[in-house]
Amino acid sequence: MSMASTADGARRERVLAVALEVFGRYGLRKASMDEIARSADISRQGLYLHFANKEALFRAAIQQELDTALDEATTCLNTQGLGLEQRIVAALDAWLGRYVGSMLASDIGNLLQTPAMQLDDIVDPATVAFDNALAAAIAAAMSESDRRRLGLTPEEITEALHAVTQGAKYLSNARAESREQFVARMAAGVRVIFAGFGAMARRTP
Amino acid sequence: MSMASTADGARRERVLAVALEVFGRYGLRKASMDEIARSADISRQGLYLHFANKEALFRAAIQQELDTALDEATTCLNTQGLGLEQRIVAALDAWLGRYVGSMLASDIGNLLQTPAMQLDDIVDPATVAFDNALAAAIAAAMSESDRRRLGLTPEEITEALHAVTQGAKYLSNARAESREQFVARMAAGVRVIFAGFGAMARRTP
DNA sequence: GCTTGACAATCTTTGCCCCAGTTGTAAAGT
DNA sequence: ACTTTACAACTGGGGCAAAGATTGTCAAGC
Repeated sequence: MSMASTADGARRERVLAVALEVFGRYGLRKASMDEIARSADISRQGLYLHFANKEALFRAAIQQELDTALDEATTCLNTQGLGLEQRIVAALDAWLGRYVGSMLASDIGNLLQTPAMQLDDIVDPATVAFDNALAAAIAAAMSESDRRRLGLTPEEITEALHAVTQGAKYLSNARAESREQFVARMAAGVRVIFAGFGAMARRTP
Repeated sequence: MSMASTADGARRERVLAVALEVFGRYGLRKASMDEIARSADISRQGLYLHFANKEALFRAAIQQELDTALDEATTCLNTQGLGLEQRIVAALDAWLGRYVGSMLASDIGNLLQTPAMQLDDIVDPATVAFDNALAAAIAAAMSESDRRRLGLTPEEITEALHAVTQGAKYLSNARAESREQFVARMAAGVRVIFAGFGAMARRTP
């Protein structure tokens, strides 16, 4: 569905990946176009040939990152033969765990050490898409009797999962833990949530 | 149990409360002893009569805050006639919700806009004490059959509650929500956790 | 289609000095 | 037990100029 598979698309992807890496290390303000170009083994003018300016490059890099993260996460959610809980843990890790413990501090938001530029138009749709995919996966595994017995909607469960994951990420970041520790913490929280859900937690797609 | 009820103890308490308020508004670095003294209606030298220096004053203020927060939270946990879930929501609010949406950014940690001073010796014991109280309240409401059915220890549930609360706080802070919205978000998460726990959620002390 | 070299305009960084504000201490007063 | 007044030492911010880096654009070349 994406043009990522074409030859020049692949080149663009590589450049954007490198750019994101550099932005992640130095922040938007202190990352220079020169550094990015050298890291991507192209000339600085080569960059300007593909991206109008620094801001456009930055936005494109974020965009690509969100796209691939969303791809990975939804793939996790739809993996055949895996129980709901396992799929959700994997998806939450793919979606929010990618940068825990890495040099990229935490949020994309933290990438902007600057006053803040408008990124909502890129971030919000991706966030909504993920939330929907998560809620859909839960809804698919939830029988009518589950719904009545628990008195919960898929959306409420989604929100709770979000909170647990965000909390695990926050705690892991605060204590400078590794991504593994984050996943363990997050998975433990998810397990508690699903503990009372019975067979629903193990339902496969 | 505390010397808070003596006359001079009350005076000290008032000063520390004011000091915390000022520290909260300006941060440790930019809050001046003069401002604190004036806000507390005493002379600057009066302050030095009770506290060796700024750092000592700051630590004492934090200490008092943690003490009263812990007091309130444990009181919530032991309220007679209230179900476990309600008691926990109240306790988590008392313990972590106090500053959400107020001028005090979020954590005590954020109070230090400075390189960071060692506060672990004050904060850690309070944290441990709260965790223990929370786990004890859960354990008391958990029958042996609950434990077997869910396959969870009180400690695991405690950790999950922690993550949910932390996540709710993080999200509420990020979106500049009010304390009410934080409590609602947190309570929703707690409700999801307890949804599958059955009668245990409503057990009273 | 991308590279190198060059350039003006702009934004950052650095160093310096000066001044206002703050800390911690002291003495004398009530 | 606390206040007022006073003071030396230090810190941090504001202003400002010089030096350096960065951005965005252009032209020539392969």
